[in-house]
Amino acid sequence: MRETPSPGNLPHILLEWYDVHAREMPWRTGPAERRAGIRPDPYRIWLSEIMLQQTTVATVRDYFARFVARWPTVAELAAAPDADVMGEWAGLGYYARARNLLKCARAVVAQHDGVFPADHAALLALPGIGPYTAAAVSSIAFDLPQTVLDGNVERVMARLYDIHTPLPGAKPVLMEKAAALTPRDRPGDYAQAVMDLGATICTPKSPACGICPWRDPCKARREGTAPLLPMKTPKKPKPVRHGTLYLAQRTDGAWLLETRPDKGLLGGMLGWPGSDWLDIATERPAGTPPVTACWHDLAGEVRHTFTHFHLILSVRTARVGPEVQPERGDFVPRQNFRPSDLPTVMRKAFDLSQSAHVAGL
DNA sequence: CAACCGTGGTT
DNA sequence: TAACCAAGGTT
Repeated sequence: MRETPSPGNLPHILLEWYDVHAREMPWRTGPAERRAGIRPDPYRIWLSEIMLQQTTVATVRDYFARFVARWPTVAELAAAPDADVMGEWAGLGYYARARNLLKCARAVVAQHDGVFPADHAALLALPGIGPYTAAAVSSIAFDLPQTVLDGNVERVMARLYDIHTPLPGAKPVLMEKAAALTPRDRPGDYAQAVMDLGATICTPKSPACGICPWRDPCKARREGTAPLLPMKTPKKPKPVRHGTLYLAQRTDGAWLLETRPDKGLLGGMLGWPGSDWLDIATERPAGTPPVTACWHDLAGEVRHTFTHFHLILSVRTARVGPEVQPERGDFVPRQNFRPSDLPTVMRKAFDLSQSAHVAGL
């Protein structure tokens, strides 16, 4: 008769559940394969974990397939031109991940002879690898007993122990609970099992407590508080910003684009030149056109929401002759321009211009 | 340490 | 429709 569950055989119970219910993923070595002696490729585990940061498995699948097809090893990725990697990452978001992905690949080649380190501290020292990813690679790829603490594990621990302290303040306590459960046996499978549990059973809303392998020891289920946990500190409202983009096409079909600075929003990505994006709605920021031309306002607007603000953009288009010298950006020949290389907000602007063009405007 | 940093799916 | 959410990291 105890109020809160003790570690006991909880990990074992979860591993038995995982043996039956493990989700299929292209980068994953399932429990049966592991038992057969098959080990995961650390490069693939690392790549998938970077992509999975704040991103769903369903979204990552196609990007992962394209990356490993194009760059099968860390050495090949390290040798890739920056623009190729940023273009392949376009649409996935959080573009600092792509810049750090390249930095990390090159560091693994330069500092570790092209072989990923297994040690948590060594992984943590690499660009783009934080506490979670270091633990994930160390445990999943190398089967070392490291504790992963992601959003899933936070939720599962908050419920299992009925912890009402709001995030992110509760992180140290949740880490303590998660670490106490991490087993020496099969730590790699266990790490994936807790996250699978959070993703499929112990979900944020309407958790399927009735079929949960930890339903008996779960304190929040006993208390009826599971759907309310974990508590979170309220988020700030998002302001609305406004701006203007300039889409210029040369008569030979080339498009005027610029590579954005490495720092800040959409850093390192291709985009249309434009104004600053400001919090004023009365007079839309127009900035300065990147090239002298007869600019036309497109009907409609681009709406997009980033992590911390909403954005409404006006779009202006122009056709320019072959002799013009732009003040900003460079002309990208038609055959080198792929809309899929653009981050989503820039692709929306392109789509708007094309639909207007087709409509004969 | 709080702010910054994308996007698409779900409710 | 708006808020919430996802295998977080960096500054």
